[in-house]
Amino acid sequence: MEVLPSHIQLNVNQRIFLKNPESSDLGKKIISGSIDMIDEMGFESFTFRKLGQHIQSTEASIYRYFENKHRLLLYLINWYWNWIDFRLIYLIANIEDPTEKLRRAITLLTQSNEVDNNFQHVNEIKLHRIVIAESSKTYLTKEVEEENKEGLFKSFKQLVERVSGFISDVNPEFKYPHMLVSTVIEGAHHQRFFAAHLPMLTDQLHGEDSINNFYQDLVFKALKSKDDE
Amino acid sequence: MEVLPSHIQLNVNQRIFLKNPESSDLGKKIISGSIDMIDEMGFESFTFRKLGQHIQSTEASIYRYFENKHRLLLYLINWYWNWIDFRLIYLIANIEDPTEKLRRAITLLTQSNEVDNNFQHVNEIKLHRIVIAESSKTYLTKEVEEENKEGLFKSFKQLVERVSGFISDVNPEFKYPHMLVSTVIEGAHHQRFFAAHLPMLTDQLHGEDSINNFYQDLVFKALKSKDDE
DNA sequence: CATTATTGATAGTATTACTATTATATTTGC
DNA sequence: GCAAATATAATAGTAATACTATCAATAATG
Repeated sequence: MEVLPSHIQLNVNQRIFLKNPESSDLGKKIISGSIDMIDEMGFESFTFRKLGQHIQSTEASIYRYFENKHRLLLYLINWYWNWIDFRLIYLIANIEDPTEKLRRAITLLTQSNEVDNNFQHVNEIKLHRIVIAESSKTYLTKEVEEENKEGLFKSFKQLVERVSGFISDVNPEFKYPHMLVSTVIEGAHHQRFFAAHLPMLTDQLHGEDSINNFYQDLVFKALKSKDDE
Repeated sequence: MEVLPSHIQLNVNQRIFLKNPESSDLGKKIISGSIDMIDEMGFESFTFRKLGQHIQSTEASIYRYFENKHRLLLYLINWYWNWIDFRLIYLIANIEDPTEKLRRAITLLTQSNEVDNNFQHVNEIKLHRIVIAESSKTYLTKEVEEENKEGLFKSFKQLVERVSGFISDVNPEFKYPHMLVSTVIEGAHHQRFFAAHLPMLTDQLHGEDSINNFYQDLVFKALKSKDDE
């Protein structure tokens, strides 16, 4: 995919941050530094104190941007989904056939390692690994319902909604479009993680992108109505 | 399902704990107390200090059983998968038809709320909710590979292996049995969580167990070979 | 140039995640 | 029935985490 025009900015829900990290140098360093560190040490070991040292700033300064590290992670994940949604729109522009739209969406959502488009201060390869390993932790909490009311999962929901629409275009009879989409997205992430760290929980065949093949097949078979058989 | 004979004990890999919690009253209180508390407050807020207060013991005493709360969670999750595996064996005993075996397995793995069989000191309903909300956190860590070498994910792997076997019996040509099984198990958990807390990410139809129906359908369509169509 | 906003430096608090020590039960072996 | 071993409780202590508060220095803006 081509580089995003530099005048476009991906806007994340204002309520995630205290002060927009896009609005200052320090803010951008917080984003790029946290991506480096979370990817390297994992979200549990990551702290604002360590981030402060890494970007030559202080804990207190970072707290002026984000209430806590959970909100920072939410910011990164929302940014990622906005970015994917943007790319999806681009990918299906001018395509009429709903099946082809859906096929492309699945490829985007299950892809292995995206190239780093060097989009500003965000390293996409690292961010993608973070999404795989850490994104479930944003919602698997006791605060999920309140945070949902605050709109902190909006980007993901919007993407799921869009792809669910393609599914309904392909087969309007299919009863579970959202379930299918969220199964594919989260499933593909887990399978990527398994492939890297717990390979006996998945199947990697030589010379193919098994995860993409598996989910393409799964979705289109699921959408076949009985009459087609 | 009938109550498990009381002489049967589900044994969890020895390396998870420092001292077997099944071996003493305190140990059993640690298990039942932690299930209550993790279900109620979530794993992040749960601490050994709080657990000590809850079961009228001390932090230091609990540390003699488990190195840390992560290991305790691993214990609970492994116990759960051993229990499910045991029930699966029971469910398919004397059944010949591989399709029926698989159908039953999927029902077991995607079921909503199991009845509490009052198995000793373990509240299964609460444990099931814990598995749904917390089990991914056992492996989404930087230590996953070392812990895997220690055998800390053995129970889950064993279950996935068993059900993958049923899949291969139904369709020996199918290339991704492990991927399909782990997608179904983890997917069903996430869908249960979504249904409870983020309903726009799933589809719940009135008067049916949509999650079970969805995954039954998904699996059997995925396993249909082209010749059957 | 004065005001305001932003950052850095420093310090402080409550809680967490442990480890260590000692006294007191409790169990078990003989 | 008693000594020895073991398990638990009570207490204390440490380093790190997750913040909050204060104030001075610097930069941006009107």
